[in-house]
Amino acid sequence: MSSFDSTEHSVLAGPGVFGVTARDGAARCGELRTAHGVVHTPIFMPVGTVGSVKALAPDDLDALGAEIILGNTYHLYLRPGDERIARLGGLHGFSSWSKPVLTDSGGFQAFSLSELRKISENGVEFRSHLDGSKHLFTPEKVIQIQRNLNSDVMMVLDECVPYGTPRDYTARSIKLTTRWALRSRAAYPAGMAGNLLFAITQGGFFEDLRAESIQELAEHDFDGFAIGGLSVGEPKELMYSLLEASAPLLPEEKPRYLMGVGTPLDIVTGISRGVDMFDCVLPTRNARNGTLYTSLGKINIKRREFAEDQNPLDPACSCYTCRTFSRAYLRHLYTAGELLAFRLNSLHNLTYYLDLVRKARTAIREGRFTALREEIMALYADELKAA
RNA sequence: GGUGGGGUUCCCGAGCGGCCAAAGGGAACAGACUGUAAAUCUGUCGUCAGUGACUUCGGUGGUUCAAAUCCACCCCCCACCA
Repeated sequence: MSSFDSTEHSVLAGPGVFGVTARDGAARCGELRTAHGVVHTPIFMPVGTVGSVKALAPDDLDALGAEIILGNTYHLYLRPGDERIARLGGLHGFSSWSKPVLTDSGGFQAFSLSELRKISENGVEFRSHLDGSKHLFTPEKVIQIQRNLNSDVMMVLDECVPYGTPRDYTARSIKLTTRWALRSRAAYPAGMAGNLLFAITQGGFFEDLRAESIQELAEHDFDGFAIGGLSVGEPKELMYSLLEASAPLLPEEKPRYLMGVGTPLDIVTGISRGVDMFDCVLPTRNARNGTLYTSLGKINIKRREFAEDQNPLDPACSCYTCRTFSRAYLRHLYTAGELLAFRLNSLHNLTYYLDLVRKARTAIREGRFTALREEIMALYADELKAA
């Protein structure tokens, strides 16, 4: 059950926070060292926006081999408040999760809650979706919040522009995002112990702007670099072509994080371009909405065809859900609105995602990543066509 | 036995002469979901057939150009009274 081979624990590749330990084409394995432990890349990070991976407890996350999870600056700042969390032991102590945590900056919320916010040079002014109260996020403020949370990997405040944003706006936006990133770095200088700080590259849907954004940020001393603003409604082909053009431009010796992505196919594609870290709500949200990932593809457990299906959800999966319950029972739990459905489904989907990246690491070390990628591409061929 | 209120499409339930194949829920069926305002959202949901046609609103007759809606009788149900 537990998940990673011992070989992954053994090697620390040189000094610094990140080291590449194996390569297969552009794909690579690495180790990211944080205050709360080592993360083996490529890795998928379950999303726990408000300090909890929905429906799961830390024990569950341990059981499925999660190495690092996400929290969200915007949400935790609003409730219960970052200062309160600081008083209660930081996000780790507060939530009883002892492994690494990465916190998103709230830049994405400024995008997804766009009707509630106003962007200026100084930062993002927004209204709380909870009570309508007014708040200001500056790059410095967002660093301070994440330090209060005691995040292992902090993200800079960025502007994430929607699909369809015109070139001139996007061009100005990447400059702003760069200025904000530098203010963030200044507010928390490199070399300080404890928290790592990642910059976020943007550039909308213009290849040259993405290159420009990367170039501007890469010359500064961040602990890692993210590709932001992808998978926000654009065609998959466009996302893949931008990814292909952008990823190679990121510094080789630093971890690369593709934010908010994605499907199993997206992840394997990202890995093949040299991306190290991924996060996405899909496995957990889909679990709560009845869509489950299996070795045979996606299935919707709500479907009538499973009503008397006594097989395990995925015969090739060794998670608690698959070891213990039939599809018929899982369908019943879902249909009846039982809370257990959320937990069992989430447990399974995250197991699938973490198995996927673990298989990718093994394949990379063994020089057969391409075969794995082709296997996944065949499994999700319909997604490519649909795009 | 008396008085009053009801029987509507799978269920609940609106409609009370034409704009009604009939509001709205639910169930059912299918789909979506990508740095989580998501245990959410969307579609279908009488039968055929591409505009349209046909069969429905307890039953049977009737009034009317036109009835789920009005009238008569009948069959069930509920409440209260004896």
